[in-house]
Amino acid sequence: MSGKDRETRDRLLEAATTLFAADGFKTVTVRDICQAAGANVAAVNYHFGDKMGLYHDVLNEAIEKMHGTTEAARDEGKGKAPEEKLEILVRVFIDRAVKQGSAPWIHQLMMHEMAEPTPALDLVVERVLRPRFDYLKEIAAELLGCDCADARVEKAAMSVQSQLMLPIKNPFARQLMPELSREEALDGLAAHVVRFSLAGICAMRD
Amino acid sequence: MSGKDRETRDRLLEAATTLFAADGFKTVTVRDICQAAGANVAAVNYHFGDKMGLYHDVLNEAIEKMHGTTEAARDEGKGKAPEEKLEILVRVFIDRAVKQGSAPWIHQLMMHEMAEPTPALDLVVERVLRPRFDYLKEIAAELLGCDCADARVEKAAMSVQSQLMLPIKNPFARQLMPELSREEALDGLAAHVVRFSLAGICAMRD
Amino acid sequence: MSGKDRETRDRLLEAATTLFAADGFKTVTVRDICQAAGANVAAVNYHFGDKMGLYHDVLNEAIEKMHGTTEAARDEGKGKAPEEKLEILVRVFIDRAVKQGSAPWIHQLMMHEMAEPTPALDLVVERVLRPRFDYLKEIAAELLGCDCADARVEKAAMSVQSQLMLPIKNPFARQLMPELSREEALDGLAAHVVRFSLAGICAMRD
Amino acid sequence: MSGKDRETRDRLLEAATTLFAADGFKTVTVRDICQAAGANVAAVNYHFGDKMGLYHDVLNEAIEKMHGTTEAARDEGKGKAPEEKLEILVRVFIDRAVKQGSAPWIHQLMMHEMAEPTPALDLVVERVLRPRFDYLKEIAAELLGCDCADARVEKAAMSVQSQLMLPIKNPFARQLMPELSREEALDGLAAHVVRFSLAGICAMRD
DNA sequence: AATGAATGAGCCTTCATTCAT
DNA sequence: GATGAATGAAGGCTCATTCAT
Repeated sequence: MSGKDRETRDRLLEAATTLFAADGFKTVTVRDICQAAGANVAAVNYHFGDKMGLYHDVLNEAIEKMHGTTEAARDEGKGKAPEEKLEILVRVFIDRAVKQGSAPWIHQLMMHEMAEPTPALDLVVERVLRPRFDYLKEIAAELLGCDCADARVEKAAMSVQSQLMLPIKNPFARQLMPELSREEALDGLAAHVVRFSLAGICAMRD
Repeated sequence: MSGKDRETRDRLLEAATTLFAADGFKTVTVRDICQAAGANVAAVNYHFGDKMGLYHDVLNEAIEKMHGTTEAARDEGKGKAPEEKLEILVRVFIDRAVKQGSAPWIHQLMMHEMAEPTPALDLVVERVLRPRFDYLKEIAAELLGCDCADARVEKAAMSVQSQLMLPIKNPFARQLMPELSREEALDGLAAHVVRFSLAGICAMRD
Repeated sequence: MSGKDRETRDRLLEAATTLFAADGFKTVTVRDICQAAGANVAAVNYHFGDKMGLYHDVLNEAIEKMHGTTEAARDEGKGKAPEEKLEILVRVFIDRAVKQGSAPWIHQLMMHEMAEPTPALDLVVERVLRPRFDYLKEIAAELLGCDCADARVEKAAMSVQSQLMLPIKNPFARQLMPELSREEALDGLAAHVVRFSLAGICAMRD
Repeated sequence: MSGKDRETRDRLLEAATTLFAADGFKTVTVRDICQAAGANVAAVNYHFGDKMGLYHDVLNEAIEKMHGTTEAARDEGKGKAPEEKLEILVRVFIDRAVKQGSAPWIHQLMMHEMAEPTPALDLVVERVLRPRFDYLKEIAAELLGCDCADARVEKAAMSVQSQLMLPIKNPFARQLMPELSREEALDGLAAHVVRFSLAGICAMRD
């Protein structure tokens, strides 16, 4: 009974994730998703209410994964020096959210939300981006030896966040920096972002 | 006659620019554009062949403006120290492509292209992003005292480019960093990116 | 087992009656009914074959009740003067088919059949309306002192029938004659119809 | 330019009128209408916004015709005895709204509204039914020699109204009173309703 | 040259119904 | 016997585009 259901529902979820990540909410049609999942046109309505309901579920799954990411980085870095904390955060993020075999589509979903926000935008910001951004601010404050409310902290966090979000898995990057976009270059990229950012933040001290 | 014709064409181009920048190619309808331009439903097809033709023209106009931007920064920086060159490039970019009263929609158009590429993507990359990226690489090479082919150069350019593209005029930034998203904060943001990036690049020397 | 089975069947019948009466065959969905009855989506098809089968059963129940109504009035009026017969028929009809606590939905079902006939229309006419109409014709013939085949008889019956069907429990009446649509006004309405009709029929004598 | 438009628009209006009158708003599909009008599926949306917009226009046309009906009867009866006024109203109504070659569909549309009200119900009541009902009340008050606010007036008006609405052009009537439903019987029916109702109202005097 | 009407493909959704268990 | 999942036909509507003038 629920066995077959789970399967269809999951197949829909999986197909939708791939397609939404690739082309965005508006571009992907319910028919595309159902065909990719080997299900009937009405299956989306049955299992998720409507297209937006399916999108919500896809997004929520991504959100859960990403939320865990920040928590994991925070745990692993606990008690360590801020330099190490930053290194850990960047590495965990790259490992979980960018590398193949993990969930690179999360990233793509967020890029779509950024360009063409849906009503689900708030969810993404509050549950994924804000926690990570807050943690980045904590690290930056520690590095700068100042309060989180200091104006420099937000700028520092922004600079790191930018390097994590933009250059990865998007058509611009692939075309502009084919070397850096190779899967094998990811670890090197992470190391660079850490070193670059640490130096950048230190320069904000005076 | 051709006078009024040109007027209509221009109004269409203007309306399309605003709308495409705000909501992306797919979301905006031909009817929206024609209505905003006070033109007939068939006007787009008449003047531009089809919707994509209009989009191409809009993009081309943006591209010309942005292309000039990099050239202007290059000219202004000619013969100066690489630190100054970077400062000039960032400032010119912010002034021309982000600040209100200039052409902030260029930036938004590119964000849309990044999330949901159209066949016009190549144009944007080759004529706008690549020149700027190449110039960034030249500056970085100069700062690092190495050849442009050095692996570090591309990473350095990427880090700067990221900070220029992501944190500005998008809903994520507006929600995550309301302070930095204020129009008045742009100059401070530019200064920060320059200082942060210079320190980051210098740290790559050893 | 068959005990619970019957219960479900009855709940479906009851829910369907209410909903069909309120909104008509086409408007009500199988899901609405099943939900209202706390039953499975497939329950209607299981118990009644299809939606129309359920409607048929609902209608049949209504028909049985209405058929009894005319019979009861006929019995009660047996041997009495035609004026009394008419008074009894009207009163019994109002009591059984219109007043709250009885079965006002029968009336509503018929109004729906009249506006948007289903294949079940014949059933309603032959088993409910025709008997009552025939009895009305008998009474009218008696009052007119003529044969049932007399052309006047049908017109007289029609005039009474109209006053029984139209002014009750429909949105037009509720909006046009709010006073007369109140539950408490029903007895007064019945008395009026009787007096008005008797006078009307008598006037047809010459 | 507007010549062909008018034609298509009018064809749609005509087809929709026929179909809505026959089967009701919900049953009729936009595709049915467009096919009957020899137009494209999108034509309804283009000319009327949506299905409900088309229905509104159909109803409005019916309403205009019916509104004029009451006014015409009122004019023709001006200064005459109430008995004559009633006779005129009934005759004009039958001529304009029931007889073939006039607009029998108006009647059918109203029956549908009664059974399954749409948001357009108010329009029908206020612009068509209420004026006629009010005029009927005036006539009844005159006949009874009392004020319009008298409780008897509303009942009298209801009895007449019922006989005008129910027995005509509906499947019940056709099946129950085939004789009276014949086109040739309409004048006789009108005469009967007048005589029957006058007697009925007079009987309410004491 | 330029328009407003008309087109038809395609989208999301809903529905009564059937299927597998 | 009874259920919840799955189906596919169809519905209203939107859109970029084309046509007739």
